[in-house]
Amino acid sequence: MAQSRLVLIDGSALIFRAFFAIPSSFMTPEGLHTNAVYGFALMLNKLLAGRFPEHAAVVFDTPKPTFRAERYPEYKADRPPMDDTLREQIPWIHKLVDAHKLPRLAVPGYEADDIIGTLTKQAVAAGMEVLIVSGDKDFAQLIGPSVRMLDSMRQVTYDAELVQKKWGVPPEKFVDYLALMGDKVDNIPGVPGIGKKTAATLLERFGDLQTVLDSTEQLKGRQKANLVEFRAQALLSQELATIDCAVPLDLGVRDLAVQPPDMGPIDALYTQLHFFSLLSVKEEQSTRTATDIVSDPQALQAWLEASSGPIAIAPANEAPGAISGKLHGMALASETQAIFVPWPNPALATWLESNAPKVGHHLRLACSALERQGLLLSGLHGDSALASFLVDPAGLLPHRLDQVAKQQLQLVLPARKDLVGAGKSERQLEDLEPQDVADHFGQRASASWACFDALAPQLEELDLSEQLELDLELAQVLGRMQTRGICVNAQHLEALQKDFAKRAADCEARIHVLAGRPFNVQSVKQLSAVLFEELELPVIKRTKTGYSTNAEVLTKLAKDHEIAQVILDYRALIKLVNTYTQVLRDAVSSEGRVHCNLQQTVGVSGRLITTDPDLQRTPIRSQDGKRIREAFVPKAGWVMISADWSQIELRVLAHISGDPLLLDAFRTAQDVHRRTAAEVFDVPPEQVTAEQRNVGKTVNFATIYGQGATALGQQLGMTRKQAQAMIQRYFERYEGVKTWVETTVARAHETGEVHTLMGRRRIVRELKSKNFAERGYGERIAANTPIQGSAADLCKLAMLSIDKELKAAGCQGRMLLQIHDELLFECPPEELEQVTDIVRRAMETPMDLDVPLVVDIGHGSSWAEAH
DNA sequence: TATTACGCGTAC
DNA sequence: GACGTACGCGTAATAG
Repeated sequence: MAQSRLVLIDGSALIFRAFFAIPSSFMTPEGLHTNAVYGFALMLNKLLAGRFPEHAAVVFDTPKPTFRAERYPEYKADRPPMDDTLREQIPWIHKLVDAHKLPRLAVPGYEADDIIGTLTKQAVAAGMEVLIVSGDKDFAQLIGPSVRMLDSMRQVTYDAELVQKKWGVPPEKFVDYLALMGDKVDNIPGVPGIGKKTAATLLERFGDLQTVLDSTEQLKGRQKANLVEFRAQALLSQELATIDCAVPLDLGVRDLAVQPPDMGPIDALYTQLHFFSLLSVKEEQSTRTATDIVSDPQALQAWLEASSGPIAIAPANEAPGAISGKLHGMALASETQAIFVPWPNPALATWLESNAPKVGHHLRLACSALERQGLLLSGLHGDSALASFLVDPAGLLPHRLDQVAKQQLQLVLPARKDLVGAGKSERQLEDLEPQDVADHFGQRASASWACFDALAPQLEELDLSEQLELDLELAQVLGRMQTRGICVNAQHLEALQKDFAKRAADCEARIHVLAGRPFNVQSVKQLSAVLFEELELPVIKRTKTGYSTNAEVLTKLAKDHEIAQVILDYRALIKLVNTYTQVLRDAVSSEGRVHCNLQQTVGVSGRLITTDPDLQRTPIRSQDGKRIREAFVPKAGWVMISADWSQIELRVLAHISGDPLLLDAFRTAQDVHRRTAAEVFDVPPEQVTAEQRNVGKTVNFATIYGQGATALGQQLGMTRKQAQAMIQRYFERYEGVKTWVETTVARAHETGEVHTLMGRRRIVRELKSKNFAERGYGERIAANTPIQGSAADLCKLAMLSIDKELKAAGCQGRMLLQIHDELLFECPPEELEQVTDIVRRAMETPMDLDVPLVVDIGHGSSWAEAH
């Protein structure tokens, strides 16, 4: 049985902090300032999120002078009078507290501190646990084994240990500490010449104030003289700093029991104050159903046997997708009923590994979580996320369960943050009421079941059931890859970070010199002020909100002023530190590996997407950036293998367009960029210069992306006209490509959708737009998606086949990552040849195509070496 | 204070 | 507006 908890809120302190933290521009249309009330409401909500305190009170000062002021007129005399815009808000804050049904206390002649002290003392005597909410360090004197203080603004909770660490004295000496050093804020005089250091040292040496004052003969100089001279002042200070724990109160701690909140009056007040973002009911909430908690394996067994049809699962992870996330339990749902099974449970484990059909939302994550428990999830039957994605990938990104449930079932599902809270008030699952957790995940499991039930016929109708099978198999593979992670050399990352950070700092210093003043170079706003107003450099491009300072602009400015190049260098380095070395170091798990998410329902063309961290964006183009790939290493003693397709998208284009020239280029193993250059410049391939080949490469990519003449011209540094001519020649030569693009776009206009080689579809809503630009975008999507999406299909097929074959061959070697056209592996050195063969075969022939697929495979002791 | 929008840069 | 698919960082603006 947990101790009963009392939360004492220092209302007056919170009001002031809220008032200064929120801009005074916060106002109702009627002209009432609301910044303090709003900030107060935010803090109150944060405090009351999660486990509700059994007892609580909000304590305020009163305007009446306190006994301290009578004793010492200068006490708090330096405080300026309260701002009128704050004064007018105080009644509203009182109303807010009342609406929360929290006891509101104030005693004339005493400060909030004294009331809090008195209640704390009573509560401790009654065996309660106390949390004082305030930012005032004076409360340190009350802290003890069952008393802590929460600085709600800084989100720090002080216990005795932290008090000692922060101020160098334990709580019981804190009053004496204040008495010696004084306190500017409260105008407590203390002893002149004694600051925090000396005060702490003296108390450490002598124990308490009285002993210090009685031992002055052991001291010397100014210190001794001051302590003798200001002895009385020290004792007065001690008195002023002591919180009075004997305030006469007409109620006791037992009267502070908190009643469950009633959102009605609170929402009414919020509406009055125009705090619409804080309203509890913004949409109609679904009715909440109770989910039984089933721990007994036999009861679970019985439930499973009694249920017919597939069962939906919803793992209750501490951090979904993250490797560190503990598995708390799992909700199971049949068509009619949900239960929650705390983890671990042997009957559940057996069932999960059986072929009994299972449904879920992102089963990949369930696979990953269970893989971490040493289990292989089997019987993957349906996935509401994958199904929703297949039906309309671009319609509902990123296909979260709440979105799918709303669309398919018109059901409003609570978000995870409704369960655990958000931001700093976020709670761990194990700190919540088990029934709340069970209900939440039970609801998710039920919703996933019902969503899949609704989506399955749509898949059938669209002939996508086979594709779902494939994506489910892939979910299993991806889940295992996520759990596996990639080994990272943290020392190397640290060394790189030091190097980059040092060089970035050098650049920054140089920039400040060249600018003539220091400023934040990472701030585009400040930077453009320096460049275009102070240094008066020419404005090359504008953004929606001001001047552009991007790399393209800076590169042009580099001929005018040295600063531009240094900024480019600085940007490159700070990017590496902020986005890569720092993030990767933080992401390394206890086993020394990074585990990203491999998302299946985010890339609308069907590409896989990595997040947290986003390893697909690991740098490679710059020399410095490439060094980050040196930090990705194989398991100790193993070797890393990288396999990437050469020109997969252009090969796909050749296949689906059937263009004879492009097909010929690949069938006869030509350099396709050179070939394109030869075509557009009308020269024999062997006479193509390096520059011309580069143009050919750009033109090839421009085709894939549907680039227009303006952009192509800009990229190639030629006029729009020249670029237009280039495009025209390209389409004259690659006539099959031209025809394919035209028919694909035309058909897309008719049907509103496009397809990949494997039959996945993408609805292109932009094609129906009345807006010219938007429609143009739709047409580029229509041409690009079959290319990009089919390449993604091929990669998925290869991944599945590699996974199967590695398993069949009994290899230890394993797949680590997919980067669209590259696959990364690690294996023991003796398996190198075998794994390489399997990978090559699978990637060269994922499907029967009219073009050969060429795969480059390398290996080494890091990703950098292998690629 | 907490959340969102923007500009920018990274990958294929 | 003019190049397809993405993620994520830091700054600045906004909320009421």
